[in-house]
Amino acid sequence: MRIGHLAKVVGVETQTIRFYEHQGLLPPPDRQKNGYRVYTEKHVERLAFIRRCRALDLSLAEIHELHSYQDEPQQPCAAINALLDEHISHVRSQITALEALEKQLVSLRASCNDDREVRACGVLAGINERSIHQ
Amino acid sequence: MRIGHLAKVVGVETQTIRFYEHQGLLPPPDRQKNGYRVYTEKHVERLAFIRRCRALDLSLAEIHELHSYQDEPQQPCAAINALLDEHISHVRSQITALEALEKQLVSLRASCNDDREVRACGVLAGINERSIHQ
DNA sequence: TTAAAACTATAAAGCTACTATAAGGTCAAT
DNA sequence: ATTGACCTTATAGTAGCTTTATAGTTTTAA
Repeated sequence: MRIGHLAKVVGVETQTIRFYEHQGLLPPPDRQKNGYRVYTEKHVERLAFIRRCRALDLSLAEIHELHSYQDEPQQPCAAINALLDEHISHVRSQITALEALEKQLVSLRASCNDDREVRACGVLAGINERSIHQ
Repeated sequence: MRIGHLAKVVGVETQTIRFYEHQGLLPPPDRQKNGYRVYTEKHVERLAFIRRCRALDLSLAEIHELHSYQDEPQQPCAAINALLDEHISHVRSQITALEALEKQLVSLRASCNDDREVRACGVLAGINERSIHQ
């Protein structure tokens, strides 16, 4: 299976596949005489795993870490759970921050309608007056 | 006022100030004979405005746009409100996406405890089995 | 058969918003 | 005279790709 095929099967761009290889996330495949990469089913699975992790917003470093755990299947899996716990709390704090931000923005928006001149715009005034430090 | 002073007053690193100048966000100040930048009160205000916008997570491009509106104070401010509306909906969709993600992560985490071997880890199994496409 | 289309390769730059590093010039004080 | 604090520019690094440039290979259609 060549790179274009793999790309289609998993739903990724070919450059992304080369990028993952370069980053050490995807093992370098064998090559044809002409230099073309040849992939196996294992590559399909590995790439799909990477994409599912990315869909969970795990970083490439975290995926690296998960790979390293997978290489020692008889170890306890506490570290995997810990990684996920940490990621969940990361996502939660992002949500909290964005919700606070949304509040600020909505209140800023409420301070103006569209029927003013720029110099009287409540939004601009709001940005300039409010001390937005938390 | 030299760059270090400006940096301290607004609470920014000097490199960030030069970066904003390079990006065209902060007007190039006059220079002393030795080449040192000399800033005025207007620069303080402008930089502070930029930082307040950044605290609202507005992009540099959006801040650019706001600056361009400020340069025409007699125009209607509808465009400013529109910019903010769009930014708010952007933030909201980020929140929505993150909340969905959090749900996925929590349910994934619930599928394992710490007392297993890696090969039996519910989290890894979950990543591999669930089709995480939305 | 040949020429275009489709595929592959590498390397390097671009994206966002900075941050950090390197290598050096300027200035006041000791 | 030299230490230290300040300033200068240029360049590279961060994350996770995407885009562009340039070129070689294979397949397909005329």
